[in-house]
Amino acid sequence: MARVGLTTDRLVRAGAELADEVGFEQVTVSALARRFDVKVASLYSHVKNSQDLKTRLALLALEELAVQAADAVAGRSGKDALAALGNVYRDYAHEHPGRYAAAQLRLDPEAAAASAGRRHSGMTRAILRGYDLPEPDQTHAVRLLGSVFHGYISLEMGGGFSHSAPDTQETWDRTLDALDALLRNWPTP
Amino acid sequence: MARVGLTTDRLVRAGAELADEVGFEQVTVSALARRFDVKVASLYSHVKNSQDLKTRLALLALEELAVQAADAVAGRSGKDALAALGNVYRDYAHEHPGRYAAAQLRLDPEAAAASAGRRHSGMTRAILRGYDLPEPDQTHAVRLLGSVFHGYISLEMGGGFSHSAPDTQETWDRTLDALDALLRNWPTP
DNA sequence: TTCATTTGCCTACAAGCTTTAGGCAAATTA
DNA sequence: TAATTTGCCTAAAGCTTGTAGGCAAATGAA
Repeated sequence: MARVGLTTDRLVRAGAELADEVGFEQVTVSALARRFDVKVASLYSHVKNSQDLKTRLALLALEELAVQAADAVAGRSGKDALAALGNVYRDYAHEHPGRYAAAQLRLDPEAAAASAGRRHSGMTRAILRGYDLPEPDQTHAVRLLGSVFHGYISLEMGGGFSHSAPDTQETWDRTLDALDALLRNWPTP
Repeated sequence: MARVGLTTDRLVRAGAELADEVGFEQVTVSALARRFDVKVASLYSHVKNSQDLKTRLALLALEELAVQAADAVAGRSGKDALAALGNVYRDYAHEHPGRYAAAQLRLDPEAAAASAGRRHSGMTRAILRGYDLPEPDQTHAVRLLGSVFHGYISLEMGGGFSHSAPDTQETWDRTLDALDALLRNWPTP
């Protein structure tokens, strides 16, 4: 019996490619086995179950995103940094739709703690240093930025904008302008 | 053989309840059949297939949301209207998480055209009348509001905010303040 | 080299979900 | 009351998840 050389890591990476090709929802243990031309049961030595596989995909995507985000933000500040961070998320979603979808998977507390999630909010918070918000507002602003980035990308990818002019790049640029203006002019009650 | 009185409509309404109880992802033709104490195949006379069932759930949720949104926005303007609309979406998501998730389902063009989707963007646009934006910007603002509402609710429900103070109601209120301020002070390049 | 152990992939099987085909009986209509 | 329609059924095939147990290839020791 020829051995293919399966490892958890190879499975996860192949799963990520599969997700980008056919969608995160379509990533199944079966489909992954087919891709390696191997029987399904063989995968269960490397991955606990289907949920485990999906969680690993989510962690991979969050990690890749965090690396790219850190790189993009480094050496920038203010609107420059804001746009760079937003573009990382948006570009990643366009280039790796399946992985991006994986990153939205709801993680159990343990996985969430081990994820790059904290680094993501940390980077958003770092950007806000350039806007000088008082502390309680900083958290609100972090959440708002997260909401806009995630919401925009989610609607854009889901086709929510696709049936009306003008094109989405224009709106994206204006969204970044608007966020910058909002942060420079942050309302305090 | 006793007849239970299945109809497409009853199935969809029961499916909506099921979605709210166990999650939209867990709504299956099988689970629905169990709920009516009926064999699975019996449902296929009323619903084309699993995808058809989910699409109908999405349309139901979009319709319910549109009705509530129209009611909330009627007679209000400015920040009042903005907050009312946002609260409709957020409250609906909290009260009917499964239906809200259904409303996010990606619809094929035909279903999308038959959905209440257009009414939703129409209501957002109506609110913007109170802020007096020039036309190209209005569309950008509609998309931005959609992004914030959807993104915020999605992150809040997904637990994205749950591991940090302060509580989410506070952030939500400040988010509405921020959007109002942004629209009153809309940046034009 | 040879033998023992570990490891990787296999077969077999159970159970759940989806979907189609065809049938009988209840409800509806004439 | 008879004819027709409609509603729910049984049967069956195909796909996915997951578990248990087995054989052979790789690894490492004598």
